[in-house]
Amino acid sequence: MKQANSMHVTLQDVARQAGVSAKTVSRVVNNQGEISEDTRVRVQAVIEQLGYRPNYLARSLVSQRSHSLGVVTAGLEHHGPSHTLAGIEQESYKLGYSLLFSLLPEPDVPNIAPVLDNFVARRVDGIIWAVAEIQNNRAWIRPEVLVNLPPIVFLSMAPRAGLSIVAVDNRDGGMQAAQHLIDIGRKKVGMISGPLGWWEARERLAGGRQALEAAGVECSPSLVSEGDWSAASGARCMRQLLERRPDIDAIFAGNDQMALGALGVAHQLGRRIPEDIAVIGFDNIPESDSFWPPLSTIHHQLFEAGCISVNVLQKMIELRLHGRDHAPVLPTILTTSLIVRASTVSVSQLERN
Amino acid sequence: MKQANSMHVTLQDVARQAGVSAKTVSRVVNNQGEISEDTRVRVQAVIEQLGYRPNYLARSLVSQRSHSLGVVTAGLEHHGPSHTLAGIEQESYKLGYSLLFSLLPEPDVPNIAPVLDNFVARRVDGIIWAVAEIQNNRAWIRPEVLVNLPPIVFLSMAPRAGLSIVAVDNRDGGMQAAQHLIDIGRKKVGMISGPLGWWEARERLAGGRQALEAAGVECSPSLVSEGDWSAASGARCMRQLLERRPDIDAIFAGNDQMALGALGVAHQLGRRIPEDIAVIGFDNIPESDSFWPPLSTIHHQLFEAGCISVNVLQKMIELRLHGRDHAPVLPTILTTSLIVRASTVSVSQLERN
DNA sequence: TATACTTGCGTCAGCGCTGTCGTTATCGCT
DNA sequence: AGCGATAACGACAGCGCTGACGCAAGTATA
Repeated sequence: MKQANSMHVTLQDVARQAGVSAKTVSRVVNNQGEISEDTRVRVQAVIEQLGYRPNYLARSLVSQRSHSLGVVTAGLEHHGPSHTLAGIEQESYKLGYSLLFSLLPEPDVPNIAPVLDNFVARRVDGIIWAVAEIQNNRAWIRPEVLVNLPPIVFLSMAPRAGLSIVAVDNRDGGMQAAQHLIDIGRKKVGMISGPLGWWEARERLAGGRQALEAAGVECSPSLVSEGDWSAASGARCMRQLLERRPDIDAIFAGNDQMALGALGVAHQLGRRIPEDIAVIGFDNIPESDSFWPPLSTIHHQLFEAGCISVNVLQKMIELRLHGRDHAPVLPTILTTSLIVRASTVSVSQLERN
Repeated sequence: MKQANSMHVTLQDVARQAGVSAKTVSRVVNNQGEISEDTRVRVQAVIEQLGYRPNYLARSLVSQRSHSLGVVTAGLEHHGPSHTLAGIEQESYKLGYSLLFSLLPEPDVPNIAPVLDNFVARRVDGIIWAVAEIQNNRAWIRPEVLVNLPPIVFLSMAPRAGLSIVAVDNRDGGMQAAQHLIDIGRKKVGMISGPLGWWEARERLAGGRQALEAAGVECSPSLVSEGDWSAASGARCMRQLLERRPDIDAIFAGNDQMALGALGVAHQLGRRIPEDIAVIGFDNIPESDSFWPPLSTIHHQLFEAGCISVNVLQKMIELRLHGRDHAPVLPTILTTSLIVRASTVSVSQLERN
């Protein structure tokens, strides 16, 4: 007989049926206040009988907290964003937050105002900005904009004063990769970088350069080619590099997909991996272990970055609630680790066989 | 001077400042009713000056529509789910819906009640169930449960009466793959299937079997091995198959990752692709074009499946609003297409070279 | 027995917004 | 001048819930 107008059972419905006030039902639902075991049981029974589900929207309206977080990301088809998102989701769930999800069609959408407006309109408690920093797609980040927004955590961007940032140490990862190639005795290291509009691509490349220069190994522009993260671009770059510099004996690719493309070209041109050319990638995607040959790479903790960002955000939300807002925010930088597989083997080890 | 208690500018604030009633501001915001150009401009100015943003929660509370959809998925790290999600997001945005996102840690979570409860509590207008059908993880789908939920669309599951379903024709895709291997003259086709708990894996395998049997090509259990979708499992299965049946001249892998693993083992064992063994995968992940050799595969429209599911859901929501609820729901089945690359070449073509 | 305190609940207002139904002021028309 | 029609707004209630407060009955203390 109900159902008709509101479609949902309300607190009032339960209260009427149980012969108590709405407030008492509210207390039972929220486990608060002093309630006799008697009424608690009775109300609980009615709740189940009627199939009552609280309306979080109404609750949020009065409590001024939605217990939801806005997440903005782009390029879910890539390894990084999807793993980070998984980490964000898991941690949010643990902390009792729901996720409002917004996916940008590309990372450098010019006008992000609608996305932010939507989050504000839905009164999210905080925002996680998990879009890679490319070109000047972070130009909108200005104090006068941020002040009208809930707390925000930024993922994978260059540290900046006053912002909460969680990022992977791409530069150090790049150094590790190049250093490994040096360690196994390679002298002519070609580098296939990601698109240089991306901060992460620049960092990885810079790290590689730094290691090469420190070791006194050649590091000229003719040894660098810019891809777009895709395997196809990796193949293109590889061909270009080998044409320019046939003496190349190692490749550092900005990600595993491009490394895959490079491997394919090497096979096609009859270059043996790792005897003629050693190859190392970046990201440690699951498939890289099954490339031919299995790919050495740099592992970084994207899932963990997602988890951490949620925790940082949670703390910021608490702080704002308690008034203390301008607490110092330290960027969190996650370290990378080297994974050595068959695609890189030291020269001396090769000679031994 | 405001800000202190409510943190947000409200309709009332704007109304006071503009010297009109709250209702008038509401009319301006929603572009409804008769308003003189004069007041409209004046109110608009105050809105901008104060930085007013409507509170969708309050609006939803009275309008009984949240303009949000709940999406449940699992295994975002895989190609399928992430692409489908991208399609869902794009189409939802177009139709003015926001996405509430829930990620299951694994596809066969025993208790999905919390997820559904959360969606109901947040009053989503509809739900998209984008979790693969595996084992009996759809046992919860019973009429008495569904009746208490908003409209739901199910992705990639076996058609079932009374449910709205959007799925890819995995069986036909499997047939296309096997038929292609037959067409290029292969006689001993090994099959590396996905985990057989998955409906999609069973369908692909069944399609392959069907094509082989129809062509009178051998199709015995010794030619089938069960993987877990991962490249590593593909390698394991490949080794096992070649050990059991050294006469294999073709492989149909349940997805591209497992095909990648198979390729690696073939290289390792010195079998030439495609001369000795032709390999075809399933999914058409971007990298498959850069495998060595480039992988033939079955393409299916996952992104489109996401888009379609949102549109179907939208229609269901409209129907329920207008009372007519029990309209017939037809399953949407998307067709697949064959992509031929270097990993499968006809015997005759090989002989010509 | 009077006082203070606790337990167990109800009353009421209000979160921010919109739908319904007024109420004026103005206009055109006879 | 008198009438109805329209335009342009405001008053009010209520969506479902919770926080602040109140109040009666029971319990402990002096």
